Amino acid sequence: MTDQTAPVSLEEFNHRLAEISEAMPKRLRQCAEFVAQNTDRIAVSTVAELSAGAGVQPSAFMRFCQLLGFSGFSEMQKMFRETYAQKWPDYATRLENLRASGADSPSALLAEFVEAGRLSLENLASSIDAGSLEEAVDVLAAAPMIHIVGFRRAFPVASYLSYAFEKMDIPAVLHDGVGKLNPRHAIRKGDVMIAITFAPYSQETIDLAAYARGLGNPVVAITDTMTSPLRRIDALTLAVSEVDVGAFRALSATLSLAISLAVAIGAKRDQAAQ
Amino acid sequence: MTDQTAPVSLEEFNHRLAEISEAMPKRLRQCAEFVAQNTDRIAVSTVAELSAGAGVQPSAFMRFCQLLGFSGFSEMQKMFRETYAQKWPDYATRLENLRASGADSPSALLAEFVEAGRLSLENLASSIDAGSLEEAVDVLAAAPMIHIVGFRRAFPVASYLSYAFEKMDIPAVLHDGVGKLNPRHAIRKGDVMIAITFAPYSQETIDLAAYARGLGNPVVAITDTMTSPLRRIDALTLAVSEVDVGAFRALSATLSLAISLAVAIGAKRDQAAQ
DNA sequence: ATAAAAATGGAATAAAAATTCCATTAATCG
DNA sequence: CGATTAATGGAATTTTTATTCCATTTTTAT
Repeated sequence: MTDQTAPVSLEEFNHRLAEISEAMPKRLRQCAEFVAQNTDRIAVSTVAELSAGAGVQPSAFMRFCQLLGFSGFSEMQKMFRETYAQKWPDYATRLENLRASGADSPSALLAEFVEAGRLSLENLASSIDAGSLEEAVDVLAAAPMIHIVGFRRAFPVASYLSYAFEKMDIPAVLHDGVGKLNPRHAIRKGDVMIAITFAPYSQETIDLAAYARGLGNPVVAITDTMTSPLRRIDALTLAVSEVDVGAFRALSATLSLAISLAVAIGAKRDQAAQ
Repeated sequence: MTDQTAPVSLEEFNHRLAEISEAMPKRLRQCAEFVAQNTDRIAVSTVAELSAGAGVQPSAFMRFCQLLGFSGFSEMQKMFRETYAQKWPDYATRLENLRASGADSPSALLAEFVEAGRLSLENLASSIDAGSLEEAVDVLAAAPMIHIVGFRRAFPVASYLSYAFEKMDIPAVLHDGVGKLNPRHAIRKGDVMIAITFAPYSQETIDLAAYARGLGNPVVAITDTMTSPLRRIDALTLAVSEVDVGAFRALSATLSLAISLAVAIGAKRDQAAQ
């Protein structure tokens, strides 16, 4: 009973809904109305719940789904789950597909990274906890000195923060590991540290953060998940999850978070200085 | 088997996860990691899908749910489905919410940067010339040695490229200006340079690029407009325009271009090696 | 090195959900 | 108004999904 015109996107779905709900029997119209007003619940509800919400029998709801062109409720829900949650076939396999079809041209790759970046940014917007962010800004704005630590993949982020702080005349040190000097001597009581690390977490960063924490200094952590080892030392954690492309991960979301943090700190300090 | 400490909100959940994932056996840790990075999929996936994603058996995933304090997966999923509604109003409204929390609050700022980043990425995808990109990849893939130059705001990009090349075993030097040594001596005939600079263009970068060009070496330029001074020395120019927030500019698009370039070079070299 | 405990994988079972079917009711048309 | 068609409700069935159980492996402690 699968209709070949089954909608494959939210736009198509809405269009289809508007199109056919003109001439619909009572119960099916109830379904249409309810669905139009609760589109976001389709992905996470059962037929029983939705039909109850619309005030109809499950079987009526089934007929409604079929009228829209789906084979049944499951197929319809699948569409919603796919468009709400981000694309399931993960990037690793997509990349393989691209590669297999000979389309691993640089521009195809760029498109992948652009898409991953966009998804990461969306994610960031919805996952960052406004409270933690504000807390981090407060702590850092009050710091006599900010220590920035981040190696390997986190180093670009660290250096960017360092650049931003310099531009805003905010006292900050970038611990870049040059000369293998012991960076602990530079850290004074009361200073604040920004520690940046991603899996596989770099031991130097963790050690240095733990040392600072041991002095009683606050540590703001920019890291990838809530299970990061920086969590253990009671750092103020800002978690960013980047969508990856194959084995590679860009830094769009992380850098956006970093620059926001820096600018917010700058603004706060200016405010306090007046 | 319901534990009375079952988390009832995302915050509690994350907290709990961080708390107990310290001491967890291998498989359960895999679950924790996967869940931490894919929180948004829980509401719309089955145990089978999630456990497959984490690379464990469904039964292991069940035990994981119970360890977190839920009676089973269903209960855990229920929590996520309930908080789903608030978490997934569309992107536009999420941004609204961030902005709403005060004009110059950190989260409002973050929203600005996220939006700017997305626009920049869109821009990049449509403005980059596939031909130039491919040409740059070809030249760089054939290089015996890649010199990476970028200071100030371009330095994070340079260091990221350096990191990516190292990961892929591609010979590259990052000219970071440490010790103010004269970097010219490291540049040999036939080497290729990636020069990164944005207005106000840094003289050191331009000089070094000009020097390399003088030796007859190819130079790939990542810069902000087509009128950049690197154009004058006949560099292969990849132009990126970032949307800025006030006086600040993030690097989302530039870094995405950089990582794409690096991965494409890596792929090309692998291909050539076979 | 050995015993005990913990963790794991996979199949078996239970529960829940989707889907179909059909008797009944309402609407339409001659 | 009666006959025909469409719509509906609810129970029965099928399919999918969650959960448990236990034999096997791995880890830990002695």
